[in-house]
Amino acid sequence: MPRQRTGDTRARIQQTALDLFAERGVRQTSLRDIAERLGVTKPALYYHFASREDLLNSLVEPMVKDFEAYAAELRAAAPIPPRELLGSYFDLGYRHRTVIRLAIRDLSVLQELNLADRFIEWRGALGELLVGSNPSLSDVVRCMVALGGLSDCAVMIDHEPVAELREAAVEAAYDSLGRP
Amino acid sequence: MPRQRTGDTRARIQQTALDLFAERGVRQTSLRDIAERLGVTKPALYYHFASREDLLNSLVEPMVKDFEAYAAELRAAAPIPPRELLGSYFDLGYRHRTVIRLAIRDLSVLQELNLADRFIEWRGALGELLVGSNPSLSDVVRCMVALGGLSDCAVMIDHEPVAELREAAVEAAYDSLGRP
DNA sequence: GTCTATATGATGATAGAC
DNA sequence: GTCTATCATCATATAGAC
Repeated sequence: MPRQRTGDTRARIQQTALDLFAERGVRQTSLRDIAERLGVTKPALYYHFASREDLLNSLVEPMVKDFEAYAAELRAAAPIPPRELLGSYFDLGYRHRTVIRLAIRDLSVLQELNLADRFIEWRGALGELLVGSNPSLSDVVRCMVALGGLSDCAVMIDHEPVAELREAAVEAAYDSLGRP
Repeated sequence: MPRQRTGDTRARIQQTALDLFAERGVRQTSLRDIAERLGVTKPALYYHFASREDLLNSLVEPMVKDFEAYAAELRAAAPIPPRELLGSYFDLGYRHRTVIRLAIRDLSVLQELNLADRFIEWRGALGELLVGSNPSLSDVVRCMVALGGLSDCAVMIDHEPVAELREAAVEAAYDSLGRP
């Protein structure tokens, strides 16, 4: 039987790229690698994507859109109970854990796509909702431990039931905030 | 006056490499870049280092040695009060924050130098000292938040007095362990 | 939409003169 | 110890046939 109906080559390229990026890293994966595994030639990729960066961007775009929507939503809904805020941040990270893993593994990807600044901005906005503006050093540290730890758990711990993982991570993050 | 007495070219290569690696990442820095900034040619580098990887290794070696000594010391000294353990782990990370930043920025460096497995092993040994063997999911999560958060603070937060940073980080990490 | 063939440039590494 | 000159290999990207 035929592989697929026409029109899905673009999606198959994206999936193959994502697989390879996850296996060996973004920088370590060439267009040749992607084309070979998919069973096409390099120029075929260029029919579907203007450049290597265009392909990479198409993989990261959904996450960026989602993060931006999340940040806007939070700004509108404040104030939010800390546990709720931490939980929704876990969910966000968990939803995009595949792409985030790529970005963590090769942070230059973030730089090249001009995402580093936006990430810092997002984190800053979240931190402000957690410990207010004008945070002390202790506040900054607790924010870093809580939000960093939350991301780590959502992204790095695999093969565990999500609900339990989420509950445990939110609890640890909340405790790290040191509320009485 | 002459730049330096003879015999320090090797060290100057290392310093230049470290600077460039920190500025733009390991993978994004070529031997050409290093040679150019130092004002020598590429073959000159090869007189002092057998290969690019040899140069990179020479930069990472002190950290590896120190981590291994630390792990051995802990195994011998157990049991250790949690705060003390967390504090010494902060110190370790802080001592080598420059090199750790490089490794975090491009995790493939760890893989190539076969350091990833050792890092996981070190972390595992530390975790065992914190929450025992046979940890629950909650224990695993709390370990990840505490130790990950400590490293993040030691490595990523700059321009802050170390003593205060250390105290705040240890406190947040300890709280994340959820001890009553 | 996919191919063959190729342009162009960067990389790590080496040979051999001085 | 450092140089000039060069190599093989890889990368992204394009031109044009089918």
